[in-house]
Amino acid sequence: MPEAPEVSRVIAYLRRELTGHQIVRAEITHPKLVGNMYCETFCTELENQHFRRFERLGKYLIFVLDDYDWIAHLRMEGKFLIYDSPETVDQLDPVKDLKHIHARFYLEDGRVLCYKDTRKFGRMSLWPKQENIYELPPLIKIGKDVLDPSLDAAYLAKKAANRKIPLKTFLLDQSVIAGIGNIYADEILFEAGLSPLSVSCNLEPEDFEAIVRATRSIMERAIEAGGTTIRSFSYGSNHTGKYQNKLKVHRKRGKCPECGHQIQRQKVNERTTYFCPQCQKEK
DNA sequence: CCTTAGACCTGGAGGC
DNA sequence: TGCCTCCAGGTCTAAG
Repeated sequence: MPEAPEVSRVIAYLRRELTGHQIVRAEITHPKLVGNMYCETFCTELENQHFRRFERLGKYLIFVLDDYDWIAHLRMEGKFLIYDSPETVDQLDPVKDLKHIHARFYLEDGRVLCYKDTRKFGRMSLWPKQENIYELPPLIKIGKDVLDPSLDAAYLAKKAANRKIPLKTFLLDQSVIAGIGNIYADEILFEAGLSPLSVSCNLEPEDFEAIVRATRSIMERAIEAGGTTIRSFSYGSNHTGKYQNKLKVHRKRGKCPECGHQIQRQKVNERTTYFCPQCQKEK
């Protein structure tokens, strides 16, 4: 499901709803959900912890508690949902909803934070608190966040040096820029006028400038629109994003909105990629 | 280094 | 209605 704009939306929602609240009890029914300890331990350690702060790095969610940093990654379909009471959760549709709720966190005010994930790809883990979130083990290799003001052309040029991978693959590499996924990679490359098939180390400084500009502009507009809902992204009680209406190439089968040339669709490193071969220069 | 295929999972869409 | 294939906002691993 989520790239940086969608995760950003989820974080804002959780921050608004949960800051200062306390977990009284936790239950996990899908053991593989927790990556770095037994889920029984995970649940016990969460008892009595308060939500202090909510942060995002790339596609990762970081919940800062009293004694721990709780890190979650939603992968394709993970969702955090908040219900008024345990009874409300029990009354959900057993096949459509309950079946896919793999964790429940009961709060001191009676509400329940649920983690739902149809495909069970998402993961979470708990770590002793770190002053600098980049030092948390799952985040050590993560590159600069899409919205990091220090993300600039020089940084990208350095990362791209000698790398013969396609430009799209470079943009999807989370150790370079954190937060870009398949949808926004296509949109950023279209905006920057660069082909996803360009060889990363062939780019000129001005191309990296264009990528930085396009990344900022697409990300800011997508966050403004509340993210993109193509199939399953929603947060809270079915709030959806609006950026899908603004996509220019991703999932488009017709003509380029700029030049009218047929949009091309092909796999780049196993990810379906859409681009305009006329507007987007191959370097 | 780089690329590819496969694994992890489930369900929706479209073809017949 | 059923069956089949393909597809999906992600990441990790093994193999060539």
